[in-house]
Formats: sequence, structure tokens, C-alpha cells
Amino acid sequence: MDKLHATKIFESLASGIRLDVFRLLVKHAPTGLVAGEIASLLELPPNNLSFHLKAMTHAGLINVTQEGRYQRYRAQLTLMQALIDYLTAECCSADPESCFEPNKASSCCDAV
Amino acid sequence: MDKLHATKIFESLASGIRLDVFRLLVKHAPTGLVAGEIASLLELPPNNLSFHLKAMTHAGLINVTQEGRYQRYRAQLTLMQALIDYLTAECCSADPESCFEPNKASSCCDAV
DNA sequence: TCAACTATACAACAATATTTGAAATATTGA
DNA sequence: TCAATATTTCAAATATTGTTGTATAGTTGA
Repeated sequence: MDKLHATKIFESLASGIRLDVFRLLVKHAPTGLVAGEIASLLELPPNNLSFHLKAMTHAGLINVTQEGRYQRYRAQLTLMQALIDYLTAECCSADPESCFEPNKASSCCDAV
Repeated sequence: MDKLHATKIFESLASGIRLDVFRLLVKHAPTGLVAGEIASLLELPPNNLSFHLKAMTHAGLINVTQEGRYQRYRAQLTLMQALIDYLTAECCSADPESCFEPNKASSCCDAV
């Protein structure tokens, strides 16, 4: 995890639409959903959704597999741990005695 | 945690500058740093830093206390847990049997 | 009070992101 | 092969965000 990757992930989640998409895919982990299902569940124009899905895929937040004419998207939950570790790196290194617990987070559904 | 708050937090972390500021404040938790220290450590013009600090404060990612003519900023680490819980809410509710572990994350240095 | 210092507020401009509509690509089934 | 479906791509219009310079407000110590 480097700064560029981290900002890309946060950018991905900084839009209400993309946040909705991600949470929807978390809810439907580990099966995922195809693009059309996401579009109809969130009531979004397919081309707009495609724009956001592309950004999220590029950030590594979701991944995609082809199923015939469908594209199935899945949340990439394992990324979260690396992100939190990056955020809390060197936590309290200026005042170590005040820090009672090392940063730790387990993600739900490591599948896919 | 609601959608608006979550997007604000992610927006805050979606900029390289603000990400640097936050990680710097995490490193200096729980003491924090005054605005001038942050500006000189990150080599930023004070007015630009002020712009970013304001956004982060408004998002609740950091907080500020006055010390004479100085403003001391501290990372608000407890927010992270709420954010992760929001992100992973209803995780795998469509396929519960594939989900092996509930979402859980402990933040470092809950002080302040 | 004054001058020096710390920090924020505002306005203008530049840069970037988002939405929309139309067209293109690819797959499926008749 | 043809029509229908699913999804993406592109370009233009719109909206948002970031940066810079300048001005303002508050604090300190002489």
C-alpha cells in the first residue's frame, strides 16, 4: 500500500454512488452482482454506473469476471486491512506509552 | 455514521495532502501538532494547509483545541471503527454461510 | 499601543470529476 | 445471419475541488 493507491481507494469511496455500490457488493459478498443488477437496484443509468465501476475496479476496490454477456462484480474486502494498516502506520510513535493496542482489523468474507 | 458523513471522511482522505496530514497526526497521537508544525513538516503554505485542516475538522477526522495563539490538531482515531462498521454493514447477508468472521477492528490510541 | 507572529477567510483562477446522450462492442438465442 | 440484450466508450456540458495571493482576525510580549 502506497500513498497513491490509498488516495485512489479513498477517492473511490468519496462518492455517494460508489459508496452505495461498494456496500451493496459487500452485502452480496462473496457472490457479487452483475452490472445490470447493480444498476437496477440503485436506479442508475448504465453508462454512469459503468463509469464508477471502472474507477472502483481500477482502484482495486472491486473486481470483475465475465459471465457470458454479463460482467460480475465483487467487493475486494481484503484490501481494507492493508488500508487501515497504512493509515495507522507508526501510530503514536511519538508517545508510545499512551498507545495501548496495536492496530488490528479483520475483514469480513475474505472470499474472492 | 450515515452516508453523508462517510463520504465526507473518505473525501478528506482522498487527497494526498490531507492523507499526509492525517498520518502525521496519527504518528503524533495523542499529543497532536500545532498548525505551524504541520505546515513546516509537510512544507505547505499555511493558507493551503488551513484549507485542508478545515475540511478534515469538519469531517470529524481531526479535532482542534486552542493554545494561546496556536491551534493544536489531533487525529480522531475512534472514528475509524465506526467507518469500517458502516462499510461492512450487512456483510454477506445474501450468503451468510460463506462469511466466517464478523467485521471487527480496533483502533490504535483511542485517546482524545 | 505597537510590531511580530499564527492562523484563517475570501476571491479568482486552474484543474479535475461527474453526468448525459449517442454510438460502439460483444454475447446470446431465434 | 439478424435482432435483442448487456455493457462500455467517447465527447461535450456541467459541477466540484484545489491552489494561490491578498486581506483579515486574534495573540503575545515589549
